[in-house]
Amino acid sequence: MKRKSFREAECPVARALDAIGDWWSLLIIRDAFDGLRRFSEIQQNLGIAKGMLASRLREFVKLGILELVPASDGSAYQEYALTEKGRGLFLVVVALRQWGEGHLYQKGEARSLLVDTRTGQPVAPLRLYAADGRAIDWPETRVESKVAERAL
Amino acid sequence: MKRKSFREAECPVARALDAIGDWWSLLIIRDAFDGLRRFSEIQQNLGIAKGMLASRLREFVKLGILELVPASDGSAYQEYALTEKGRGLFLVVVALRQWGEGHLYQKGEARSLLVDTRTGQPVAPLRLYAADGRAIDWPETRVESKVAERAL
DNA sequence: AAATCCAGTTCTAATTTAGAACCACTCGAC
DNA sequence: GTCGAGTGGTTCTAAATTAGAACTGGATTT
Repeated sequence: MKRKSFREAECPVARALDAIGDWWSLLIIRDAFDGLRRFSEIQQNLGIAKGMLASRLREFVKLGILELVPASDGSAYQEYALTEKGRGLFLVVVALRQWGEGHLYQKGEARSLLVDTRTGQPVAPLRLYAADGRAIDWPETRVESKVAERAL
Repeated sequence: MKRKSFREAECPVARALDAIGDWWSLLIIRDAFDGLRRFSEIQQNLGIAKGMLASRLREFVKLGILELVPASDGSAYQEYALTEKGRGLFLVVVALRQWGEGHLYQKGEARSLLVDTRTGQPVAPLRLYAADGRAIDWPETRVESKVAERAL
């Protein structure tokens, strides 16, 4: 049956997953962050079916995560570029990456690494901070429900 | 046909998505972070089919993201609790939440909010830092391929 | 102008999902 | 202690989604 939708959910996590929570979406977006911009580049890099990729890209454009721009090599083709909204997903990809690095590899397995181009050093692990600058963790947080815009 | 697997991928993002990248997984994990621990609580909260939930929970236990523990109310039932590995996904959920907050709501729509229990204030937006403490962004980063354990 | 590349679309078959029905065990009330 | 409800699933079927191959039409290369 049709997949349940969370487009109208009150929880931002659910809405986010409604937009990009399917099997391929974040992989495609990761490729975009890695500089792949052409349909065939992404298709070959992921080994995804062309129909799947076409439908995902169409949806990303509709959602404003990617946009079609003229090809950077001057040809008549177009390329997919991350919008501001799409670039906002960078920390989601980084968080997934850091979790994967820490929990999904055996010793000695090769992995790719995110580095600071200025120094060539790996980036620091993400941390969560409270409004007053204290580093905090899950147990020090709580989700408050149904907060309206006015209250923000 | 069968979904492609990235369990052996060299990219930690791909491995992470192989483990938790399907439609329901992060929603179930979000519920776990929200304190839901019983099968029926999660099932009713998400409106997920019981078979789906059972298969996802089974896999999370197998992956070491959740574990079965005796019910905290002293009954003969069991509960699902996040392991250390599972708690490591907190920042993934927070990153998704913050992206959703920033890009998926109209003005005036109600949303839930993550707050610091100490002060009741919303948490700060996540930021990425280089090893030397500079805050950096996507354009200042690059992915290096095939780095072996020894080199870390 | 022929051959090849690019960016898809269309088609079919296999896999996955939703939802309902069912089941055994536990609990709470009487 | 037993009856009804609740818990934590499993099994079944139908519908939706996905993979992969084949095809298409315009752009590019030779």
